[in-house]
Amino acid sequence: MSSSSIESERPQRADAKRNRERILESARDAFAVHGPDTQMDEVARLAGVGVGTVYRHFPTKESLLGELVRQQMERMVDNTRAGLARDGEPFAVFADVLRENAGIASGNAAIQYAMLGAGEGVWEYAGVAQAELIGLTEEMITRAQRAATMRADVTAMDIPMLMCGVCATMTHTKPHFDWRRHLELIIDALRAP
Amino acid sequence: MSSSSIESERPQRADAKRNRERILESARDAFAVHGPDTQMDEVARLAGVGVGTVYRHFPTKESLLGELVRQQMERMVDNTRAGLARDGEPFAVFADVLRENAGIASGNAAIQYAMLGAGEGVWEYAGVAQAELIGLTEEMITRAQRAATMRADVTAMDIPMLMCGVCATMTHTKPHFDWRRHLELIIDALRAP
DNA sequence: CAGAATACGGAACTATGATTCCGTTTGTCA
DNA sequence: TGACAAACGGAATCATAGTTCCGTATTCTG
Repeated sequence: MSSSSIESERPQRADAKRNRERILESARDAFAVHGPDTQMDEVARLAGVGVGTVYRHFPTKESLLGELVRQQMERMVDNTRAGLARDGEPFAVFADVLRENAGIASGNAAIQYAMLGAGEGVWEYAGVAQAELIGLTEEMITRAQRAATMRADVTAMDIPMLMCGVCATMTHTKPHFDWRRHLELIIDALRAP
Repeated sequence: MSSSSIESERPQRADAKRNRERILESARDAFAVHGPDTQMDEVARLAGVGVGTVYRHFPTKESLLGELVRQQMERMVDNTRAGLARDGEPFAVFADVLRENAGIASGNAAIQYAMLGAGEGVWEYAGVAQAELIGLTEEMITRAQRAATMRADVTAMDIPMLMCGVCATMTHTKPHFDWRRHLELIIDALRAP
């Protein structure tokens, strides 16, 4: 209860830090190949460490996936913030940010599966970033609607809903399913008539 | 190799037929509640039969799910065919059929998960109906484009792609995610400007 | 460089859930 | 009704994959 509130003590051993990174990278790769049923042993093997080591860094499989999702959400938050800072026609800015964020998601199978609702628990690890992203999205929408270049009835929650759909397309292997096309159709749907 | 080519012999015992139906119903219900990790034991319990009986009717879990999907696909095929037979403004017909088919899917969690790509294997059981549905969809699209009420660049494969997204929304429990709204946005996206 | 503290490796343990097996029961037909 | 085939029930089996444990190795500090 007392002691320094937030972690301090010793900084963390050099090998531990290195391994943590490797594990995250390997998990990302493994997940891209094997999807949601990637095995912890496989992650460990790819990272060149034992399973025990994986578990010291991430107490459960879900927490490992959660960290992957959190990192990605953070990248999207940063990207969206950067978009808001640019100036340009508000709807065009919005559409570009959406394209960029989708591009980020397309490179990380973990977040795709998370968005499809696989294991709601995973989201708890990304809670803050998630709320932030919705707030920023709302700001983009407001600006575009004020400029009358976006449909007036669009709400902030429409965006994650539609993006879940785009993520569904990303996880498909069918050659005729193209998430970029899916995204463009959706963007058109949001534009003011 | 010889003998009567297609099954014949004895018609199938009455209790067997009844149980098969019960199992399918129970599987539908169980799946709606527990999603993809519904257990075979649970299905058996709901149907009031032993697991062994479930396995006599459906050799694997996947085949049971496959049958559920196949039935549902067939309902959609019938519905689509009926839509094509109606007369009315082609785009309106198309939109209505989409709404009806989505309604069918919304009542069956199995097909939702199947559309999200969970276990590509499941589709093999629904192969014929699937191809048929795409063919009928193509016909609706052609008519609407000829009437110039649908975007000219829409292709038949766009529809299942977009509907997968709508199904993703269906599987979500979030109160702000509403698949009907998702669907309407998509329909608007396909309409000619 | 020694000793303590921190991490590591991976075999072993467990839980879960699909599938099998076989003795028993039920439906059908003569 | 009796006999036989078709079905059934559900305990037991098997496989898989997450998680734990503890002896060993590595890093850090003085």
